[in-house]
Amino acid sequence: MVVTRFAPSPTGYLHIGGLRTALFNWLWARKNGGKFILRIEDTDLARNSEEATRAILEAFDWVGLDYDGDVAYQSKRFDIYKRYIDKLLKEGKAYYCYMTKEELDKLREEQIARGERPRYDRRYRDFDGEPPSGVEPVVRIKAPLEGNIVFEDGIKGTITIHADEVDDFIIARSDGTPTYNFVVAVDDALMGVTDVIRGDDHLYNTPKQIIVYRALGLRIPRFYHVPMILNEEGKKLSKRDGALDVMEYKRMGYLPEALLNFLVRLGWSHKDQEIFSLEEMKRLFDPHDINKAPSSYNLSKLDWLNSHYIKNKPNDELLPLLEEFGLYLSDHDRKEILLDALKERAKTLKELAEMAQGILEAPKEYEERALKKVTKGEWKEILERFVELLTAAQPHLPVDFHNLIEEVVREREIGFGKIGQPLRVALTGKLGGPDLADIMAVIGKDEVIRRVNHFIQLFG
RNA sequence: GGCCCCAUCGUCUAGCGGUUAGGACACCGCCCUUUCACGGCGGUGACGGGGGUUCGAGUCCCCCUGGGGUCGCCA
Repeated sequence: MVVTRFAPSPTGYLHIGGLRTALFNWLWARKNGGKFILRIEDTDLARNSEEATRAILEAFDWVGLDYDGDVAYQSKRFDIYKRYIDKLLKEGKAYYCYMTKEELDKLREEQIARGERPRYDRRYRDFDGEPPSGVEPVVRIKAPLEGNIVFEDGIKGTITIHADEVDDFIIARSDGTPTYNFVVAVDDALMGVTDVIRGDDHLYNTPKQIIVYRALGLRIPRFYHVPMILNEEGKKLSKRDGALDVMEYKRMGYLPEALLNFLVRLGWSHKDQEIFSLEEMKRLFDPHDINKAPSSYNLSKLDWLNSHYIKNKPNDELLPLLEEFGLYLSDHDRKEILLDALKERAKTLKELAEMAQGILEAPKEYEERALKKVTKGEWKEILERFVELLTAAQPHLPVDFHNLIEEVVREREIGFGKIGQPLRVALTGKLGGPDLADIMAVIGKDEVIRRVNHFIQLFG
């Protein structure tokens, strides 16, 4: 049985790196028919916010990741942690430290001034005198004084940390609340977590957690430390980089399957394959195949993936998604033609909605470059003849409109472009876009006539 | 700065001692085409540097350089 977990702290929105970590854990659990736990790390009462938790859940919901059981909140498990802390205290594996924050800060300053690494000096480790009054003590765990802490990382291999790199870290604050490295170990053990896949910024936490596991006699899980995602300049991701919030991608018109596909390929690969459905990921993913080097993201690949998934999405699934971008097409009897023509061209849903709007609505303005190119030669007579033919006809399908254009082309012995370009600008105000016949079939005969006549009136 | 981790095209990556170093995105051509896209075809482009080991190193070892992480009563 494989049990994985995603354990964010509720300090803000779910960002892209967090989602990748969640995805890796989710995939590994699902692949093995195991369990995936969502646990909110909110032991620091001063910092957590319910809103942040909601944001994480919302993002999970959007991309379609689920979790087993209820969301676990560490803030509701304080009594459990308390029992384990008392146990360590009683067994002499942890101790009260009466050093104040001020004293600690001073010590650190002095150490830094002396060019030493700042660390607690273990002054209360074997203290048995009279504790100073008026100081609420913290609880510190006794870390080994010598030797190495060695563990096997599923991605990076054997990691060795010298004991003197790990000091007697705090497991309970002076207000009695437990701290991160302690509760993580306790919860992972209690919840039966077998595989911990997390960012490698946690690498140095692992020896600390191993100390807790050992002190408590708990089973140590397997660790996989995933290299960080860097920004496009190869630097560490920061809020200045813009869209880090997962939900921001939704607002920009990205499909969750594209985002997930993009993320899974950041650090993980399977031969030369680029496109992975969720099912394929589930079948093929293995944390051992994760790259050891950090990776930078480049959004143009996300664009490519997104356009791929848009192209392959059935129209009836696109419809409700497009409504979020103000495009209501459900009742439009030519929606299939419109969507088929547009999904080939759009990188995002937002773009698709805008392009549709640009066809459905008569142009408010005409691109200058387009006008210049098109209002030349016989354009006016050509368009007038087209309107004449159109008025007398009863076109419905794209092919009907196409035939009408062809008739003008034959009659006047001109190239298709001679009528196509002016017509296109008259209809949309632009030089580029979907097939003219499709556009006309979508807006219908009357609207075509209206737009062309208006165009002739304006510039003729 | 100490400690830990890492290093193949601009980017994501394949490679697991013998390859013309492969794929994808982006970019540039050509084709398709009424246009813009899509699509097809082709192209530019990488093993950071130096030492070893070996008949033979992108692949193994060491050093350098560069990058990242971490050093909280945050997680």
